[in-house]
Amino acid sequence: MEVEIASAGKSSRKERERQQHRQEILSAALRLFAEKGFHSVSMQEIAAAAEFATGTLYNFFPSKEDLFFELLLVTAEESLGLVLPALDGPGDERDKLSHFIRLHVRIAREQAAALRLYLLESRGRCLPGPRVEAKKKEIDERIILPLSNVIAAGVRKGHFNTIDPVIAAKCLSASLETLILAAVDDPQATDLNADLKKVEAVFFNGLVKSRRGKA
Amino acid sequence: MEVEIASAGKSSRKERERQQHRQEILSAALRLFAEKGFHSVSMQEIAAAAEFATGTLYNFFPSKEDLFFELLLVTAEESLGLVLPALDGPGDERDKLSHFIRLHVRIAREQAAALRLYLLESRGRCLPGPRVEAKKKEIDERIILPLSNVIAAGVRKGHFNTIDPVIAAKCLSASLETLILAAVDDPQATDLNADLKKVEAVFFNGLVKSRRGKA
DNA sequence: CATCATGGTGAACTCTCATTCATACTATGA
DNA sequence: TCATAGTATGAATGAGAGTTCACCATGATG
Repeated sequence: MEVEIASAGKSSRKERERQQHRQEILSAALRLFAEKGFHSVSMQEIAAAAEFATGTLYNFFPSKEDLFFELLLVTAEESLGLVLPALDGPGDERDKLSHFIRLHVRIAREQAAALRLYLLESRGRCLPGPRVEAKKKEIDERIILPLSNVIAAGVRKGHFNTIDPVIAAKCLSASLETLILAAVDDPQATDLNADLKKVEAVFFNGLVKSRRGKA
Repeated sequence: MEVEIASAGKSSRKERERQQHRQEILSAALRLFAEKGFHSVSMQEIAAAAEFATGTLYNFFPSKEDLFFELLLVTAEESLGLVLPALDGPGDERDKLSHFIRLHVRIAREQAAALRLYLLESRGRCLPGPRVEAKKKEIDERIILPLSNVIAAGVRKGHFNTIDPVIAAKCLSASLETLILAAVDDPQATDLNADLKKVEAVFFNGLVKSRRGKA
């Protein structure tokens, strides 16, 4: 009964079409959630946007929360995959941070919707279940940890001042998130490229003019 | 018919009691909103917590959104009133910033609920109407503007490096918000006092060890 | 003491959704 | 061509929650 033409993938057209439909639903949902937030989007709305019937969504996702969670998973991997490699890249710690910071321009351009999905309802009980909340924490960690490791390495090697790497990482990350979100919300009014260079200046050199004495 | 005993205040016990009831409602609502977020709290729940009937809330506030908005107004003034004076205080720009940063410990202690109300659903369409959104923007401005003014003054006087004051203000503010929220969410696990000093170090001295040459 | 007004009450109303399910469709295979 | 399995359908369901309103309690007024 099952002929299994291409035994590599478990599927043929049936399966491919199904995945295609799944993608269309995810894509419509992403657009809407990013635009209006979890609570302000109904399953009916998503179904209409994806050009399916309401019930069809439940052939792919057990619940609205599961749909949202799936989006979170997918987009998080995509975004993390884009910025994290910078921290493993070549160059010294300063270069890595610089590269990391500037990569955010690309994220803002290529993954605007995903960013809004993640940042909009970032911190909050305004979200679905504890599962989503836990995932957010995990994603946060996946940024803060390598970031603070790079900073710690810089401190160890004497390139950086002896500051707390974790705090510095959190500050940098929070700053980037805020500026990125503003840029994504209003791309016309912002020159993110320029802004990120300024962020670099703030974090690298600090505010206070170093009295260039000895020590 | 109206005797107006104390013509100074327009009221006597009647009015005072009414204000008292209003306060009790606001107080219960603040606690719940801060705990669970706007969408996850029902008017019934607020009423029960305040020990009133559901309908009574509507004798004080036209709608759930109005109730929330009122809370936002009140708590924002309170919080801003606590930190903003630091930026007008005595001392040079460095002192002002330092004072400003450290004041956040008090905010976290004294206005934990208000902070969660403001920060939890901070950025997002997870919120009620556009009115609330606009108010948030305004509150943000009320922090960023004076903060960037102080930084600009520091730059002008040559105490600070020549960085973009607005960007620096946004970075500092975002960093403080993030750390504060974490501290409010889990007071036991955090020594906010210590953390804020580290933030100060990061922002004042920067990451990169200044090659202490001439120039 | 009777009347009245003010504020409180909470059941009921309505509307919005997430979710379900009986039905219709369609490609597949015999 | 016919039977079937896997999807898609979308009206119906039921729970939840914001809001209303007819009614009650209490204290002030004359």
